[in-house]
Amino acid sequence: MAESPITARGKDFAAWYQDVVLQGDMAEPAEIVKGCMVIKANGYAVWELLQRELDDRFKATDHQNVYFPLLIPQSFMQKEAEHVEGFAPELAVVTVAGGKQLEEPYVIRPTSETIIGHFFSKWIQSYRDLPMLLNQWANIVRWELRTRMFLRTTEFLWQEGHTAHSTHEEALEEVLRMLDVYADVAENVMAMPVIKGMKTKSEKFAGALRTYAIEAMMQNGLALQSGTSHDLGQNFGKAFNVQFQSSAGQLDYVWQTSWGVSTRLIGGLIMSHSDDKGLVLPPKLAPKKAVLVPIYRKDEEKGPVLEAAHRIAKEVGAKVDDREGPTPGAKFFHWERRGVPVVLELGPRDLASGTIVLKRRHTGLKEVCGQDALAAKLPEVLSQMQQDLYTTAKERLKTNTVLADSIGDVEDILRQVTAEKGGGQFVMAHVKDDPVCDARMKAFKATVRCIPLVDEYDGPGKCIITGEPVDRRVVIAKSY
RNA sequence: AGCGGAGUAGCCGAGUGGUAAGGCACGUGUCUUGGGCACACGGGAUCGGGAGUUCGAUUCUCCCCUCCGCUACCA
Repeated sequence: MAESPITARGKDFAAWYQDVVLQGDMAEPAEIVKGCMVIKANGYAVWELLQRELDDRFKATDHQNVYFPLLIPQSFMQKEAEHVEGFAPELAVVTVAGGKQLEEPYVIRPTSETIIGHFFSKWIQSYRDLPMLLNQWANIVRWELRTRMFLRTTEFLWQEGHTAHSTHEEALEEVLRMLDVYADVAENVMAMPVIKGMKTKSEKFAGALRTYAIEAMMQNGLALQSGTSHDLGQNFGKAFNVQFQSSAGQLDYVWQTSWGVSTRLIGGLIMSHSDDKGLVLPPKLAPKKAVLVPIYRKDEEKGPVLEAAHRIAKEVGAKVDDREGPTPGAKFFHWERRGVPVVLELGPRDLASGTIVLKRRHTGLKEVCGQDALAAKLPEVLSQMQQDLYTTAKERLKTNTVLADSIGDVEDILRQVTAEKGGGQFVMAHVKDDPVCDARMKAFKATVRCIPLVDEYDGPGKCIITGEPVDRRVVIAKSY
C-alpha cells in the first residue's frame, strides 16, 4: 500500500492536500477563485453520488425537498438575538440593487433558519401540521477570512434540513436520527469513521440549545467536523412566532431542528483516503468504478484487443480508455490520479491466455484473472476495497487516539505529535462542558471536538481543569 | 482584518534600466505502446493594475489589487 501522507508528507500535509485537489495543472476536482470554489467534473460527480446517498435516506425518513430564496431580508436575520450575533461577522449583505441603494438590505443566506422560521409561522397552525420535515439542497455564503478548498470556502454547497415538532422529545429524536444518518453515510458510503457527539456550549450553533456533530480524523490526525444536527428548542419558534394549537386546544411554540452537511465532506473524503499518487475514492463514491486500458503494439493486434476490450468492459460495466494519443502508461497514470478504484489492463498476452490484469487503486497490487471470472470478481473486489478503506481509516483513528489524565499531558501529547508529524491526535480526557475549559484548550490550539454520545472508555471522572465530576471523557484535538 | 512573504505564458520558474532563459503542458510529424515514450519542428507573455522617475521601466519609487504563511473565524 502506498505510504500514508501522515508519515510520507509530515508537515507538508496541507501542500499534499492542495496537490491532490488541484492535481497540478490538471485541476481535477476543483479550483478556487477569490475564496469561492469551482468544482470540476470529477469533484462534482463525487458530490452527486454523495447527494443521492443522503437524499435517499432523507426521503426514507419522510423528509420533503423544498427551496427557499438565496436573499434574505436583513430584518429576518435579526429576529433571533444569538443567531444574529453569531453570524454577523461572516455575512455578505446586498445593499445596492438596480443601481439604487436598497431601503432594506438583503443578506445572502449563511443558513436558512430565519427565512424558514418565517414560513413555518405561516404554514403551521395546528398540531395536525406537525411534524413538518423539510430539506433543501442549496448554496450558501459565509465570509470566511481564510479559505481552503472544500473545507472552508466563501460559497459552498450543502443540504440543510429544517423540521418543526410539537414536543421537545420528538425534536430531539429527529436530531439524533439525522445524526445517525450522517454517521451511516460517512462510515458506510465514504468509508470515513466518525465519532458522534455533542458540541460544548461554547461551540454550539448560534441560536441552538444544543449542537450534535460527527467528527472524523484525517490522515494527519487533525479533526474535521463533518456534519451537524441542531436542537433549536423553541428559540426560533418564539423569534418567528411559530405557534400551533395542540389537540387539547392550547397554543404552544414549535420545537425545531436543523441539520446539515456540505461539500466539506469531499475534503474529508480526500484527506481520509488519498495518497501521494492522487485521489483514492471508495468504490461507492467513484464516478467510474473501473477503467479498461487496452494495450497493443502492432496494427494487427489493435483490432482484436479493442474488440475484446469493449466486449469485456460492457460485460462488467467498465469504461474503455480507447484514446488514440496517450500511451498505456500515460493512461494508467491518468486514472490512478483520479482515484478510479480498479484499472484493468488487456493486451495481446491476455488475449492469448484468456486473462486480464486487474489493478487495485488503494494497494497498487496487480492480479491476473480469467476474463470469464471478471464479471463475478469485480463487484467482490470493489466491495472488499470499500471495506479495506474503512478498516484502514478506523485503525488509524484507533491508534491515534490516546488517553490523558491531566491538562499538562493533553498539551504535551498534542505538542509532541504536532512537532513530529505536523498533525495531531485525538486525546480523550475528562473535561467539563464549561467555557473556562474551552478557553484553556485554546492556549494550545486545540478544542473539545465533542462529548461522545457513547462512552467507549472508563466512565465518570474528575475534570482535569476544574476538578468537578464529569460523566465521561471528551475528544480533544486540533482541527481544520 | 493584523504581521510577514510573493505576483513573469495554461502551470512551474530564471533574469535584466534597452520588451525575457529553461522545464511541464499544448500543436504538427516520425517513432512508440504491459507504468508518465523518445526525437524533430512549432504556436503562445500588453512581465498583476495604475501613477511617478527616466531618452527608455518587467526591473527603481508610490498607491491599489490578488495570492501564500502565521494569528483569527468556521460546515
